[in-house]
Amino acid sequence: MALVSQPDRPRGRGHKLQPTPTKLVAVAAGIPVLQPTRLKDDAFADALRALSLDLAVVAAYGRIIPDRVLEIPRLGMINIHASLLPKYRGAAPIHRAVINGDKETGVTIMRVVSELDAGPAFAVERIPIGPDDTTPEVERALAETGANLAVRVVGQLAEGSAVEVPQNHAQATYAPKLERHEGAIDWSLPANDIHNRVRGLQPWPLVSVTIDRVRCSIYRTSVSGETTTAPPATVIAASNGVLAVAAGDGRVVRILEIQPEGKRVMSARDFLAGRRVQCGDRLP
RNA sequence: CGCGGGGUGGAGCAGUCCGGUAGCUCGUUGGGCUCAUAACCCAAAGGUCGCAGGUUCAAAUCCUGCCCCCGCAA
Repeated sequence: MALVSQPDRPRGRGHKLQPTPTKLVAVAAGIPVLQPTRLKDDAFADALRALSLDLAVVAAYGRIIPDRVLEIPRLGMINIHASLLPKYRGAAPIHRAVINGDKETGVTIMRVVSELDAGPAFAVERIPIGPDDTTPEVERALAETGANLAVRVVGQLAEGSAVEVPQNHAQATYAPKLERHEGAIDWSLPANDIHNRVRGLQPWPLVSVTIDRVRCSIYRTSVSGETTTAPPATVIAASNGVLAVAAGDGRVVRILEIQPEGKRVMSARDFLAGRRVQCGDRLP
């Protein structure tokens, strides 16, 4: 047995070299760790072959695995993908599901093939997405069910009872990686879309907005039934702990948790205590 | 030695450049008003200004070192 992990990279404040989270677990468990810089290297392929692998399990590795590596384990490779395939193939399935306001998502255990996330499925499990759930919250739930499901499939593969069901490629959709610019707020969108973006674009890039000349990231919002005739981006409420802004469909987005640049995440009440924001202000 | 922001009563902030009375918006407590209130009015309590040195008649403010928090970048 061995763990293949991304190389350690400098990260965090101060640019210190940090081990990957999986490596920490593996080292603590006494499992050997491989951290190839390039999966195409012969040295890496040789090292894998030397392990005489029966099976490889891929989880959030974040790189295309070359065919010649795929072929090495006797039973191939299986992947834990955080969507109901063939929906949301690609890098950001959970984020896209939340941003789109989906009511449910799930995890699929499938075979790794050369085409991205297109391999036949062994098992699927659905989980609901609550109306206010954020991506990290959904991800936590999926990680747990995904791990359990993967273990079950590994068992089935071991005893030869696993069943592969091909995906319906005609219904495939893609969930591209998030980009920074997606965090720019657009108050002309319907309130629910803004709310879904706030939930979905976490923990990065986060929906950002400039209030009282300070750039802020928004962490939590709510959309109530209230409506307004004020134009989008107008501050509707800025007192008693309520910070509310008009959206594009005449409904109102309440900002519940917000983080000014260089500060920590705080409640709307705390934020309003030290800022000059008033009803009627127009946000940029 | 990657770049930058921040630490000031319980919370969020101003004040720091240019040294000289501890300020603002809230919260808390007490009182008042009201049929009533999370609303309004009055009052009070509450602060080693992150820590340690230094300069000075005098330091939140200037100098030096350190600790902690946050963002970017990766």
